[in-house]
Amino acid sequence: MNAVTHPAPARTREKLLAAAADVIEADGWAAVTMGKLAGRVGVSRQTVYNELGSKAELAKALMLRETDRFVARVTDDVAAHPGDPVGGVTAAFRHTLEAARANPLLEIALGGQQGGRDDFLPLLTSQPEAVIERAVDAVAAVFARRYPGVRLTASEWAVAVEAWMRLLLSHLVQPSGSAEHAVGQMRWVIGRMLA
Amino acid sequence: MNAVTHPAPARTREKLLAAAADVIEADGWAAVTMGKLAGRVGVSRQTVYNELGSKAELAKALMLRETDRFVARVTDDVAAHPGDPVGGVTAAFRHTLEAARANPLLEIALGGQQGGRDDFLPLLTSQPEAVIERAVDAVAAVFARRYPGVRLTASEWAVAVEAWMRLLLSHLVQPSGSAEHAVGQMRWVIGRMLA
DNA sequence: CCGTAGACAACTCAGCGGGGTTTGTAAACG
DNA sequence: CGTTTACAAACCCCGCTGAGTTGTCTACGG
Repeated sequence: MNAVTHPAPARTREKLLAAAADVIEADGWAAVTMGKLAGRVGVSRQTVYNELGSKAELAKALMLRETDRFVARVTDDVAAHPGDPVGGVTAAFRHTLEAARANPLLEIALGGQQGGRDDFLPLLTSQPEAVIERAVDAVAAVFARRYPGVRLTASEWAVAVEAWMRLLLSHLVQPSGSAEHAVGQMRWVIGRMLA
Repeated sequence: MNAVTHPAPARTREKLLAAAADVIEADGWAAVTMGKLAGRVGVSRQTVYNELGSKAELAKALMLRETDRFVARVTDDVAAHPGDPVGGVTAAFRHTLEAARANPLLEIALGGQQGGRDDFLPLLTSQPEAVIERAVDAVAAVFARRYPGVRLTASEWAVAVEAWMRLLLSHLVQPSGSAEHAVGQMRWVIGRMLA
């Protein structure tokens, strides 16, 4: 059935990342230990270190994984609203807001609060904004490519997306009203800015 | 010169608040004790309790004091830019951003990070957004009154101001680039939204 | 070879008193 | 009225301990 090659060449790494995401979703980052990941995936603890290097590198890998998914989701949302910049951008951010509320990892990945209950960020304090900056640039590029009708330069798109992202993060950190209210505000702001 | 009434009827309260602000600016909220305030103002500790009630109420009073000053500053900035909504609003927020950077109390009052070095917020966690909401409404009213040329309804002004406020807080909590960058972004966003 | 198992020092972190300070209240004193 | 003094309860910092983890190394085995 399978190729004759070793059963888990580099696929083990993905299983480990998935296991880590599971543990985080269930019990938070504090509950993630290299030994637990090894047990869940069925490898030795040493193998985990061989694959991931260290716990800090695991955190970084999870960041990249999550931001990639975030950008992919935005790309899908935009593709679902061709020729409708306000609708597409709004859908993307609403979708992200809802996803982030359900997924603590994404909330953290996007730069949520620093002193949360987990000491996740302390590991990433090295370059907390680099992740966001990458995501902002990627999303801005998606918007610019899909909505050429909106007459914004590349740097203007970047400024706008960063502002929207900050607004979104603000709603994650401080959910003043209902999610309804947050989405409504974002829709209005996006509408005004793209008018 | 003065009325013959008692030398410090309710003026003691203001001196106490000022003393508290001084201590906070110098050594942070943790260094604020009722006894220290009493010593600085020259009254007994019991009088401090009579005037302020409790330390939590002191915190609340400081919040109100600071947000009032914030609104007053915005009002001044707006008055300095008659007939120029974008200029006035931008100046107000730039001014606030700079003031907040220099004044830790304002930074906290506007809803800065939770797990700062001080346990100031833990006391206010009761209603963290009520303060902001009041400030947003007040500022929105100022804008609406001074810039009737901008065709926004009262609730639209409120939405816009809340968004700008969240953007400003975001820059306080996570000063990605330089203050220049933050101000530039805010100017651009405000310009687009008021166009 | 590649992964496993076991051992290891260094580190982190919750739990635990103890001591000092502070809060908040209540009395008695000008 | 405001000031003292007193006092219980709460809080916070400190040093300590013990369990759990990290990261590395070495020996073992298919």
